[in-house]
Amino acid sequence: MLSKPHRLRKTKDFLTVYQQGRRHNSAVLSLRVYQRPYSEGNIPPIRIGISVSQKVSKHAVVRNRLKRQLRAACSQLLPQMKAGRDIVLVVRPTALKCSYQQFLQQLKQLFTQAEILHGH
RNA sequence: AGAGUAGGCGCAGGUGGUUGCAAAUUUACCUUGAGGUAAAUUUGAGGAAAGUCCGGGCUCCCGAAAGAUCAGACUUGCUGGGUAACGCCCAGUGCGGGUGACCGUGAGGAGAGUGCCACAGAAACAUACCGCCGAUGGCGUGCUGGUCACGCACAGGUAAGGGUGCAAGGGUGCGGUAAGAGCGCACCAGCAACGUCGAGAGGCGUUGGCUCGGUAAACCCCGGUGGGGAGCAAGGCAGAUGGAGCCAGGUUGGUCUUUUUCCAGCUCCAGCUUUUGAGGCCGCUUGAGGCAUUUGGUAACAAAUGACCCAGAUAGAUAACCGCCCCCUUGUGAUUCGCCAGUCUUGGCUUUGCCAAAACGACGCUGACCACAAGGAGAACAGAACCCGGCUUAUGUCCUGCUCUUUCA
RNA sequence: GGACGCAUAGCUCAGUUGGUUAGAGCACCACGUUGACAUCGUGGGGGUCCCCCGUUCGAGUCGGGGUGUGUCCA
Repeated sequence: MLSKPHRLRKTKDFLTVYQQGRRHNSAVLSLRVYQRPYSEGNIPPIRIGISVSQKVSKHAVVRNRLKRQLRAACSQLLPQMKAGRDIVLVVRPTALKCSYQQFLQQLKQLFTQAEILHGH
């Protein structure tokens, strides 16, 4: 579970990311990144939101499990990530068959594409 | 062994490691304060949390004074009990199903009224199509001239038989009759009255007149309940925003030389996305609470006593990943038990043999058990969202009682 | 979270108090018309009335349960 400052919580924030963020897609996930404006020397922390619609699965148990696995994968990658971004992960129905290792791999690939990780 | 049936105040993986989340409490530090940070401890989904099908608590609105009766509306429907209440639960009755354990039951009234019962059929609350009869009356013929015989099927009688249909108006049998008919009788079904048993639904018995179609998950009648509606996205508080009103008092502060004006002020209303925000705080978890013991009750359940506090999230916590145990399948090995050709001892008898008991037991079988290896599944259904009591639906596994069938003793 | 509605032919919809073979338009097929196509005319095929259980002689319709799908509430 991510700690509170790293969670994206408000509907307004989600809308901002959807409307103004850049998109990166893969087979199982859709990533949107929004660079928040900030003053020099006061960089806000990165915030991550995960969206799983009812189209993915009708059962809340399955949706919650997907969100928990993705959160765990994100928290593992969190120390390598640049601050000041808002990220929304949209889960696609193909994600139902993925394991934790596959999620981790997909996230690394997407974050590299979006140039969020340090050292790239 | 197989098949089935009922119940459970049965369980809902365990354990170790790494990385993490939420709440409460305590301690420390920071902060004017609200609060924040860190550490430790404790706690952290369900039997259905689900469907939202019922019943409540709680909150607001309308309305009224809610006590009684009537009308309307709503709801319910065998009996008795339980419950805060229920359409729920328990115990029983009737009916239906099953070989049985047992199961199902929307089970008041069609003998208050209205409607409907298509097609078929003559007729679906009132009837004669075919058929049967034609005793009685009518017409004709005959001669024995009658209380006659024969014929006709005109009046008429008839629900036995045929045919139609889900259904034709109690059923079967005997008598009876012109033919028939509860017309008479016996048994059965059903109805009513009486007696008796039962708290009651009803059970049993006797007698009676002989009999009445189905449908109320059609309208309805009878009985029963009791203001209506919305729902925690109810509703309340604070805050910033907009609009309207008040300048009574005061002239405090800012703008200004002064006055006027405007903004802060107070009241009301609206509504809350673009720098706290499609929501901050409360409601929000102590409750018809669960647990243990005893007592009452066939049971549902109730009472008393004791100790207990047991989720409160809000893009939504209670977890993610990796091992081991446990479970299943396959293979290998091992020897302990089991089965088996047979050997031997004892005993009995119908004595070249048979039977019974005990011991040993090759080659094997793999049945149980053990070890190792490989593979599979990580449990099934499923995630609290104001809270309780039920119902319904989904679902893995364990235990117990009972029934039927087959085989062996 | 809560409150409601809908499901009938490939598509859009009717279906009366339960009644006999469930209809309409578009689409599809065949034939006619045309040199050919379109239009037009005639005829035809196509239905798990979303699923299960019940009431009834008889259910698209009535009662109960389930599934799918959509709308509204700050």
